[in-house]
Amino acid sequence: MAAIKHSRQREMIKAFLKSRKDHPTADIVYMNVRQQNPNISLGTVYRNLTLLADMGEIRRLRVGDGVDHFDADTSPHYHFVCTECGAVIDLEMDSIEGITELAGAGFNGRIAGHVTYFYGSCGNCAKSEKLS
Amino acid sequence: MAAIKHSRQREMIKAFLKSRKDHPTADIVYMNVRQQNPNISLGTVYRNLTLLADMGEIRRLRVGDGVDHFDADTSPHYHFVCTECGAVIDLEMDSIEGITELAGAGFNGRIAGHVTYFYGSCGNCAKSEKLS
DNA sequence: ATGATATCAGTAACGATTACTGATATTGAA
DNA sequence: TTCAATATCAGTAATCGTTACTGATATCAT
Repeated sequence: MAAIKHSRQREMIKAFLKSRKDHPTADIVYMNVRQQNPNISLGTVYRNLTLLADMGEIRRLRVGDGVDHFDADTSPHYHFVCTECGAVIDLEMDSIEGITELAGAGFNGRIAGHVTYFYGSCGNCAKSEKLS
Repeated sequence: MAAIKHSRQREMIKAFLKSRKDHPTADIVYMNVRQQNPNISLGTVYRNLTLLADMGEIRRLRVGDGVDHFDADTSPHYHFVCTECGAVIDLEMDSIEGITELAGAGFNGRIAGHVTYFYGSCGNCAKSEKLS
């Protein structure tokens, strides 16, 4: 049961996310989608982001800054978080899937996967540091 | 300035954390420390956990469950999070520091470190699954 | 001892997120 | 094309973890 019905709002949210590579938060999605549909509710944005994430159509990123970020790119890849400006940036790097096996070696449970994010200063912020 | 003064409350919190290996949350610290000092305030627990973390005496773990966990073991090690019961468990595994270098290869910022946690079913929960 | 001030207990405020409400939109079937 | 069933909506209230404020208390160098 609980068949999923089509909704304009959900399509707008998904389309917006696909147009962005900077992993927006729910609030940023809300502010942007509202320019097309000024009546949309913040609750609707949250509900649909959760729904899309549960369906596997988008990814929810918890990078430790207290706010959830969302990514329309569900392919396996890693993220960098700038501790100065808060930017969340895609990393192009070889797979490190092997670490899951490493972790499972001496562990008596079942390891399903891992979450990794890298932090430091992004290109822009690192440049500003040098100048000062 | 802002010299740090000794406080019984902070000592109690640190001592409690050191007695535990299960990475308690602020609320659990509060409930336990309150058995020794029923007058202690939740705000005091939060303030001192943050203070201790800032001083590097404990580690703050953000494992993605919406609640901060704290660890008195500041040595480098990794954590497993059970997606069923929420337990946070130490992992004994070889260092994977190398992944920071991997990530920095094609990146134009400065990578300072990484955060990784593994998730799945812990020993107890995995056992229950088989039975059912 | 005592003055300066870091810390406290208690409580109010905060921000992100979730839950509730009656109204609206979508859908499969008549 | 209607229609009934119900998923979704907009709007708003409530929740939850955490932080900030307050006047009182504890610590510590002098």
